[in-house]
Amino acid sequence: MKVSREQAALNRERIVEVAAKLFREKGYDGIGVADLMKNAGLTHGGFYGHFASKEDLMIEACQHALEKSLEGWRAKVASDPQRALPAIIDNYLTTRHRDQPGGGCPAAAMGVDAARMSPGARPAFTKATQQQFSLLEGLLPDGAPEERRQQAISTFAAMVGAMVLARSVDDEALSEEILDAVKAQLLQE
Amino acid sequence: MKVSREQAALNRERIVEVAAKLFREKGYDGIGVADLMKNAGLTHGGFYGHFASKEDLMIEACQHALEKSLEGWRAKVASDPQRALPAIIDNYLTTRHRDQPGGGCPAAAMGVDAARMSPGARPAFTKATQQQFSLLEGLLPDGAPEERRQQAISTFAAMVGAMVLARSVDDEALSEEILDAVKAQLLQE
DNA sequence: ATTATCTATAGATCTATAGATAATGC
DNA sequence: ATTATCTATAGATCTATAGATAATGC
Repeated sequence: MKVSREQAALNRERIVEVAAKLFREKGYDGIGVADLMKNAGLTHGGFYGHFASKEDLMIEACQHALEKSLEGWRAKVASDPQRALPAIIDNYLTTRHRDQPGGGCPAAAMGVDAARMSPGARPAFTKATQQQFSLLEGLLPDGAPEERRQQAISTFAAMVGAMVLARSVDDEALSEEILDAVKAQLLQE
Repeated sequence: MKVSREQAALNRERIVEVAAKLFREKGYDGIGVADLMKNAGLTHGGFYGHFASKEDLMIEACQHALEKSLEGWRAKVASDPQRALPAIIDNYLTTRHRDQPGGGCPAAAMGVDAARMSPGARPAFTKATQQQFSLLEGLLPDGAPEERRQQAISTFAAMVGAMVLARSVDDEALSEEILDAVKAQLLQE
């Protein structure tokens, strides 16, 4: 049942991708190693040839998800720098994003989990958060550097908080109102 | 080993209080029924005389935490309506709050957990979130009702997001910068 | 007599490991 | 020969329940 070295590397990547999705959807404690491996098309026991522990996988899954998220933002900046800020905000504060946490913002979906766990996953959040602030700062039109930095941080905080709140309530109208209100507020600034 | 009817009611309350604290600190899946009961000074088996299931306790714990949180805000409004808004913001965006999730904002600490679970806990979040928005709206000085509503929602979203981000990063300076930036932004508006 | 709590345990699930298997890669 | 994966299982933990115990409250 052995596979090629190349295939094994692909399998490892698939485990990370599956974990990045399912940890965001169900939380670190909400999905077990056996289920993760089944979702990757592999058996439970094979996991420990790729990772030392479930927590190690969490660290890699966070890095992967944060990296992908940043890449999406960078692509918007590359394609149209002038419209990147509204595009990022507009794209983030949608019901589509709200209903697909598995492919969405890692901070909104896994930030609380990462904060609760042993410290392993937090350096990745630190680095990615710094990069997200820097990127947003660069997109803000005017103001002194400190002002733009403050605004970049506040903008991202409002986005993350809106997503957490929109997911926590049971009322579709209220949930959409939250997304729309924060979107309108951030776009008018 | 039986206790009085009155004491039994107190024991039930203590279980809810302990759960409201530990679910916020460790997440729904991060603490078991046995440990919750031990923290309440009771044994594991006694739990099911008070609650039908762990999930039922989660619902009550969310209601309790959300109610307490709102009470704190209302107390600030009652004591000094003019200064209540800055007092709430100032009190929320602190390292003290960040480092004590067990007694802090339920949305920032349990919102993601409640969203992931079966729907039971979400009505409580819906109701409490509506009340929090209304309260903040009433504290905003000027503007048309729709503007104040939008600003109330954006303010609370920024607070929740700042707390989630501040807890997820590993760098004390960055964490404090997040809290301070959002605080400054919200207080200057 | 009722009932709040306790002890003990069933049954499920979870992380991690040991040893077998079989295909790769030297 | 090496090694990626599989089968099987150990040991821990988790939710929930059954039955015993003993103090309350009629």
